[in-house]
Amino acid sequence: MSSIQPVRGTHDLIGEQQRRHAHVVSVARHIAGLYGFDEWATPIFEETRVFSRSLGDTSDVVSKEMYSFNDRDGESLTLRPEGTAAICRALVTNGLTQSLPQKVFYAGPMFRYERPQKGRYRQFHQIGAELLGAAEPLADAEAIALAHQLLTALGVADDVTLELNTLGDTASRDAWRAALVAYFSGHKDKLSEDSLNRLEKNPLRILDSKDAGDRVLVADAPMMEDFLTPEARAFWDGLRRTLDGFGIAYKVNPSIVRGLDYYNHTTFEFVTRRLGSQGTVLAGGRYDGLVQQMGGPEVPSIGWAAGVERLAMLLEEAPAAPRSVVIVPVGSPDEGALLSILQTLRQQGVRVEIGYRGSLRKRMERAGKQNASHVLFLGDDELARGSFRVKNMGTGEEAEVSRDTLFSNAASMFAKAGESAAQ
RNA sequence: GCGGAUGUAGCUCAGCUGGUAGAGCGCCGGUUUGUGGUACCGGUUGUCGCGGGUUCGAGCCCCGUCAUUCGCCCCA
Repeated sequence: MSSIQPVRGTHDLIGEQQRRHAHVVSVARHIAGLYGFDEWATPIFEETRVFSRSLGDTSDVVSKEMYSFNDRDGESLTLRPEGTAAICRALVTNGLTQSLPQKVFYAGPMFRYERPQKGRYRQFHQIGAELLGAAEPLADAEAIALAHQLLTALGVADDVTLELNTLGDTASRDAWRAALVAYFSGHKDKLSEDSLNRLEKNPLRILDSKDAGDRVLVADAPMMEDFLTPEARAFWDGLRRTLDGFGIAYKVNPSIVRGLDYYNHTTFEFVTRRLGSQGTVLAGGRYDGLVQQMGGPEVPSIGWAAGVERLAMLLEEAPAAPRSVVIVPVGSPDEGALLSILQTLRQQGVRVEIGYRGSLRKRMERAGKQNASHVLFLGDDELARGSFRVKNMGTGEEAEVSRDTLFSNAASMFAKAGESAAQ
C-alpha cells in the first residue's frame, strides 16, 4: 500500500475501464462523422477569461470550481472546465467565422473542482458536438439527432430519455425571467434556502429545485410559453416539427433551464435513472451570443456535451479485450528464424506475441490465461518442414500449416485474433 | 461548501464482549523442457487508510485527518 495516491477526484483508466472509454469516444467520433462533423482539438488550458466571460460569473463552475493558476508572467490560466467556450474561441482565433457553418466534434479531459461522487470527478472526460453558424431549427434537430444516434449505437438509448425545452430568444427570456423574479419575490417566505440563493443568482434554476415546498410554488409559476415572442414561438414549433420528422421522441420539460448562462432557445438533456443523482448523460442547447462574447461576430450556434464516464458506466458490456496469437517455441529452435516469423506476421497486421521465458507448460498456461486465440508451435521439426503447428485455443483443434500458406493468409486466418472490440 | 455510511492481503470479505491477524480467489513455483483453460503439491502477500489518545494491552473504544461512497448544491 503505497503512500502515493492519485489526486482526489482523478482516476486511472486501465483494462476494461479504458476499453469502455475508448469505445464511447470512437463510436462518437464515427457517428459525428456521419453527420459531417470534423474533430477539433483545442488546448487543455486557456486564458481564464475564455471561461469566466462565457459561462456567467454566477455559475458555480466559474465562481468556485475552476482550476485556475497564474503563469510565470502572472497571466491567469485555467484548466478547461468545459469544451464549448474554447471551441468558440478557436473559431474566432482561426478566422473561421468567414466559413460557416462549422460542424465540430471534440473529445478530451475537463477539470472542475467539485466534491467527487459516482459519475462525477475532478478530471473527467467529455465528448461534444458544436454546430456553429446556423440559426435554423434544423441545425438544432441535427445536433439532437446526432446525440440520439450515438446513444442508440452505444446501446444505452433505452435507459435514457430526451427532455426538451425552450428558453426563447433574448427578449422572451428576459421578460420571463423578470416575471419569475417578481413571482418568487412575492413568496420569499416559502422558498427554500437554496432557492432564495438562486433567486439572486439564477432564478430560472428554481424551476428544477428538488425541494418539496419549492415545487408547490413552481407549479403556479409563470410559464415560458406565455412569454415567447412570435419569432421564438416559430422557432420552437419548427424544432419540434423537425424532430418529429427525424422520428425522435422527446418529452417537453419546462424546467430544463441549464446552468450555464449562454443558452437561449433550445435546451435539452438526455437523462437516466441509473446513475443516482448524476442522471444527466448528455446535455446542450443553443448559444447564439457566445461567439460574440469571444470577440467575434454574431454566430448562432447549437451544441451539446456528454460525460464519457457516465456513458461508459451505462454500457451493458465492456468491449472484449483483444486476443493475441502466441508463438510457443518447442525445444530450442533457431532464434533468427523465430524473430523473422514474428515480424512477418506483425507486418501483416496480426497481433502476435511471444513469451519471454518458461517451460512449454508454463508458456501454454500463460497463453491460456491471456486468452490467446491461437498458439503457433515452432520447433526444429517444424522449421525443417517449413511449417507451424497451429492450435486453436478455443476449440483445442490443432493442424499443421505450411509457412507459405500461413504467411499468405495470415490476415484472414487470424482476423479475429487481432480484432479489438473497441474498433 | 453541507449531511450520512465505509476504509483489514492484488480482489471479495471474516475477525465474537479490546489480548499484537485469517479464508476464498488471484499470483508465483512444481507435478522431469512437444501442449493451456481441469486436478494435485508447495509458496508469497499486510506498518488492519494515516496521526494522536484511552488502556497493562486496540483491527476492535475516543479524537483528528485522508480517501471512497450515498444524498444536497452544482453539473457531463
